[in-house]
Amino acid sequence: MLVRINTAPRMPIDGQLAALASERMLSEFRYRRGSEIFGEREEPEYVYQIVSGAVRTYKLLPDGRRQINAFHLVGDMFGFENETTHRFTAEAIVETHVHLMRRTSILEAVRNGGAGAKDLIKFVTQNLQHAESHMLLLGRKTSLERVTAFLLEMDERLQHPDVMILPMNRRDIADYLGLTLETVSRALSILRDEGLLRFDGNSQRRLELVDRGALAKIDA
Amino acid sequence: MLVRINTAPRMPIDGQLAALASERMLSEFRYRRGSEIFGEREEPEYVYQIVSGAVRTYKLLPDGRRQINAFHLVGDMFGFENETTHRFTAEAIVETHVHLMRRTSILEAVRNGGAGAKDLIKFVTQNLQHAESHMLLLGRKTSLERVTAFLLEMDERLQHPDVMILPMNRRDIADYLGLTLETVSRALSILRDEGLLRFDGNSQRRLELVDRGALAKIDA
DNA sequence: ATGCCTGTTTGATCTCGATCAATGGTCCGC
DNA sequence: GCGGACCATTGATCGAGATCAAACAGGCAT
Repeated sequence: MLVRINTAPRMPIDGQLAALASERMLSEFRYRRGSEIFGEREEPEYVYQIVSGAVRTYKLLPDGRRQINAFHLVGDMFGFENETTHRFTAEAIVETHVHLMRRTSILEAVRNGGAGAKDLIKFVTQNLQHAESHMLLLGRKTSLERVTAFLLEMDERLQHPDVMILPMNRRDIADYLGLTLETVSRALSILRDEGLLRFDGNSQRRLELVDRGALAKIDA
Repeated sequence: MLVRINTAPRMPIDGQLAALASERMLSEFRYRRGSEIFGEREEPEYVYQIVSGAVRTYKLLPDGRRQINAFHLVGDMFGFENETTHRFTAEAIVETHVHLMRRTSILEAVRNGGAGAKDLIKFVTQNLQHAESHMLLLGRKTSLERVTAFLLEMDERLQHPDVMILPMNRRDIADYLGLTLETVSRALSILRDEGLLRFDGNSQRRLELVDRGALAKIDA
């Protein structure tokens, strides 16, 4: 029997910004695990599309508290700015290959009208939509609901693989969900003990959602 | 001596979507205190600009927990959707007058290129920017930091009036900040006791920021 | 294999904000 | 004026999640 896992196909990218991406591609670039792609307050030069790997974008408070806005997976675009500075930092979670586009060429495409503007509005709107539901999660959900919502979000974005391989560690998940890593770990253990998910073999990053229906009921 | 309070000038609106707003205006509409302007999952027909009053937009969980995404004040636009359903509910906090534009005429303006698309991208990006900093607040700030951030946000949006009149009650503030109304009240009392703000006269909704510098230091 | 580093789980305890509860104020219309 | 529906503050207690702490992997270089 074939077991589908979320090993990313390296090439065929079904872009969110297809009309923009196809033509204006510049080159491919590689980032090491943990390395910074761009920093908060830096001047934006490129827009990025992930060919392989995974990226976290986050904001920091002066004392080091971190909030991860979003995880970006294969095919996702990120880094677009309308203003002259980046609003957050982007880091490669694992070794990551990206395609670059010049920001100015995107802006030019908008100026010229056509599909570019519409695509870009759609892209920004999707980000906004994600942010809005994440505010509901951060403001009003319990820790178990948050972790469940995270699992279901990843499951969907990875197209419901039999075995889900998470690129990020527990601290990343915690900083995405507004929790501590211990609380994330405890929530996962509860879901495991209740038979809703299984840790797969040796690695705690590989997991299998056994009962998606029950998980969906927990996520209010 | 003249005391500036944030009584809104009724007419001159310095719109975020000026290029779109000017031409396509349909008519003015009035909403009673507490009444719904549109509901989550409804089909979007109009985009709104506030002439006077204030609006809250929020999402609900099935059990009634509420997260307010944003407060909209005089001059603000809200209600634009790229999709075929609204992503949240909008309610008038106090008696509110709005200008309506047909959503379709906005979309048409985008299709025709020109300033419309650029304005719309800017509008959605500003919303996204606000959502991103609000995620940091909801995920990682303490209750005192949240309330302080709220006061400074309102202060700035009302252009630093001597006396700030808040249209929303403590529960609204709490649901915006991911807290309970009691915690909001306690935080305000702390700031009052430390001399950073004053409640003005009879109403607890009228307040004066005495030491904006100290407040800015609290908001990490 | 050995040793080190990073990551994860689990347990014990603490604390901030939630919950439960009571009181008083404000703004209404009558 | 008075009654009643909010609305806000404050106090007492509770509890979910944070913090502190320990043990135990797994991965990787040597």
